[in-house]
Amino acid sequence: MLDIKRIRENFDEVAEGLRRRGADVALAERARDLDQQRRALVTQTDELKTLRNSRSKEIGALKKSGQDTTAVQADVRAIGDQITALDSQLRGVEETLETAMLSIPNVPCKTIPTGPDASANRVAKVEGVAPIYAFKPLDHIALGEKLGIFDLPRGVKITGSGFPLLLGAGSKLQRALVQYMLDLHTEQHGYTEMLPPFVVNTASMRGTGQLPKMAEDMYHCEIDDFWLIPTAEVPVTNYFRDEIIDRPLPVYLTAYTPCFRREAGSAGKETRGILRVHQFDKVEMVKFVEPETSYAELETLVVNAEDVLKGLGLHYRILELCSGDISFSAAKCYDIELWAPGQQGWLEVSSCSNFEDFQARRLNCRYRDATGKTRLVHTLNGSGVALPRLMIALLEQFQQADGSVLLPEALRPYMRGVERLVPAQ
RNA sequence: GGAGGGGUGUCUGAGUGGUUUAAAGAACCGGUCUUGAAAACCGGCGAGCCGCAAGGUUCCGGGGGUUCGAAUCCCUCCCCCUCCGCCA
Repeated sequence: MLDIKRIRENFDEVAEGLRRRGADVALAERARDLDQQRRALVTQTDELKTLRNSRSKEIGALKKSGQDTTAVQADVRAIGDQITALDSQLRGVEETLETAMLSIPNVPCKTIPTGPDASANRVAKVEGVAPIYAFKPLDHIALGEKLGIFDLPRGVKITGSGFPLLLGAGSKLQRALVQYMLDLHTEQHGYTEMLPPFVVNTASMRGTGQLPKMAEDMYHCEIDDFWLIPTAEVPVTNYFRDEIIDRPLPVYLTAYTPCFRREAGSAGKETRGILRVHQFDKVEMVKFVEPETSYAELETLVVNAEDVLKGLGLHYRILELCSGDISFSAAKCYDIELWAPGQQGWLEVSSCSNFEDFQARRLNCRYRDATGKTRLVHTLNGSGVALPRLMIALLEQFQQADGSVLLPEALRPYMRGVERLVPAQ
């Protein structure tokens, strides 16, 4: 959510930002008008409430001295009726304003490239080179079948399409990757590990911005009104919802969780294998920082995610997303993509964003600055990283002529000495 | 799931319809005193909104109601505690 004061006082700057991302400026105009109405109504009701409070006290004093109060009571009742009428009018205005505010996306950072869609993204960095093979590289589905590490048909039987089932060395590898990433972030990057609930309430989903817009894309337990998390960002960022953070900033948190996404409307598109699934594992990083430092923190967040891939010796690239391609809540975002030789394409495994105070405002998450004044924090998050596509790139990049997959050294301790995955006979 | 007891500011905790403008204590911050500290004493000390300001207003778990007036009474939901039941 944007600051209404920013819309009120710097409307042109906000409008310019919204245009850059291709968003509708009309909503911001509407918000500006509703805000004006709201303030007029607040002033009016506050004055009436002052009057009611003082007249009500008179009644108390009169009663104490045994005098008649019917006339004053009638007066106060009339004031009360006015207040009720104005209050309900005010509530209507506030609700409409709130709805408008929740639908206005963040203003993009001034420095990011301007463009309508992914075609305007800027390649910020390429690390390593694509491996060259003396044979035709297989894709992860063929490799997985040979190695016997997936059993997707049985996943379909047990649940449905998009619910992958890993088996034997596959599930062990997944577990090893999770351990490797969590250890890296906690031991080298200063994050505190958290194992949060995988199911959250509606207030949490609203806090990080999944609701109201993404309801169709999530799994909902109707009886309890609980939601399955689509990313660890939700429970981890909501850790400090409605709080004034009582510890020194920055705070770095990391968590492994499964993620559940209905992916409504995406059936048939990129759904082969484990490229796009309804349930997958991910390690996420979340930062709560002082506003002045958030852009520097974004750079180190990206480095933290990169280190995961660098440590595994993978070929990847980093994109700086343009104004038309960043997500609703983000002011600036980097994507990290891994090279997948089997399908000759790049796979997005991480998205690192600075939300500035956009999330903090709807989360009501604040801190005390050096002078003791409460201010909204800046929040950031980044995947560190998503498992299925990491698994795909790992299998495809490290495949050998004999059909085996050589595991990077960093993983071997977590694989209890296993150095390569070999085809089942 | 059933029965009972609770939810008040950073914490403890008073308050059962009108000087509550939410007592008091603790913690914390500043000051006096002191060589320094402690103690003692003095002062300060929640958040949001409106307002240039003075100031006003809202918030006692959430929502709704009764009343001239609600922390206080009623309804409802959530959470915590104790006991019972069920259960990995």
